[in-house]
Amino acid sequence: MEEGMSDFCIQAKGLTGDNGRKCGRWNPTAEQVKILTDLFRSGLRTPTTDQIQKISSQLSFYGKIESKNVFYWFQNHKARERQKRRRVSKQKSIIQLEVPTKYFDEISQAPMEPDRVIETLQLFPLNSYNEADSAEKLRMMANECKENTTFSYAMGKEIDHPPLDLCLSFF
Amino acid sequence: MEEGMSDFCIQAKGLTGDNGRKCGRWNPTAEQVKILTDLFRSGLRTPTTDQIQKISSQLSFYGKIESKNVFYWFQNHKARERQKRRRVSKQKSIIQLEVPTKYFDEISQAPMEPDRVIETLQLFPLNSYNEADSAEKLRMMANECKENTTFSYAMGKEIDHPPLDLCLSFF
DNA sequence: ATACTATGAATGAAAG
DNA sequence: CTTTCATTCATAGTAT
Repeated sequence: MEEGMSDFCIQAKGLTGDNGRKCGRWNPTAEQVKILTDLFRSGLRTPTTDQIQKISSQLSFYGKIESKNVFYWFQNHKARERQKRRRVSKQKSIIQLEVPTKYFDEISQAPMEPDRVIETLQLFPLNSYNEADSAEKLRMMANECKENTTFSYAMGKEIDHPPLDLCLSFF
Repeated sequence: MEEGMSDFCIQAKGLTGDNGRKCGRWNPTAEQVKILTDLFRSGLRTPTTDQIQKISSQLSFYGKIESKNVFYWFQNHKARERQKRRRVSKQKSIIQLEVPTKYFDEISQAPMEPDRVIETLQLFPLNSYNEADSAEKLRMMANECKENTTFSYAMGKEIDHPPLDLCLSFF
């Protein structure tokens, strides 16, 4: 029964750009979020423990992060996308009969791509990607490489660091 | 280095002229707030998705509103009440050391009804309410009416519109 | 203008 | 997985 009010840790979140980010919980950096989002958009929904480990490891380059953060991130992101969709779906309003084009759901300012939940999507390194220009070929490769699937990710050029490669091994 | 970037309200606004102007966030009308507050005081704390849908739908009569607004409203209202209560109780605990129990109430100046968090409270029309004068009976009725629980609400006379009835159907 | 306040919105963490 | 809690960010409204 401890509601540990936690610490004070005044966060001077000013517009000055000087962010002495909060201490208590994980504060993802823009890069971390971008990568995670990218992986998500690529179809990753429920990463395995190994994947989480790898991702976390890679993202630690951009700032402090733990495995559980990655775990929670995907869990939350997935849940909220569903929740959002669910909430938007049944818009059987009774009263809005007279307002034909009034409701564009602001809830989703994002295109909200279809439900292509590819649990185990694979992105191969570019060099080997050339060989696979068809989905079928890709699938074949995926089969071959079952024990070492790679999520390849290239960061924007603005940041001065080597491109990121997430090598996620499945067993 | 755009840290404070708020990734919402990126609504398409400029293109169609600036008549949009209101793109930001939902600002509830007085009627909407009153109804929501009433539902809250009635014991509603965490409406289900269906309830949210219905409430939102009904409230849209008084102005633009979405499901998520209702969701957030209850979320925030509950959280802030709890937060307030927590602060008060903490004060109490400090003073408790030397002040007899009978004086506690003076310390909490807020009305703040007890923790009767009736997750699924039902308000029946007065006529049928007479029959149910016990909590048990009420519960039985609730069971019977499982597919059509009614939150009955009558607006103040100031506004020129019919009384509002929130019919929340459970399935 | 500037500071403050109330509150809508978002999300990390965790409970169920 | 779904739902809830807590804490924080952002901003409209308002007071100073």
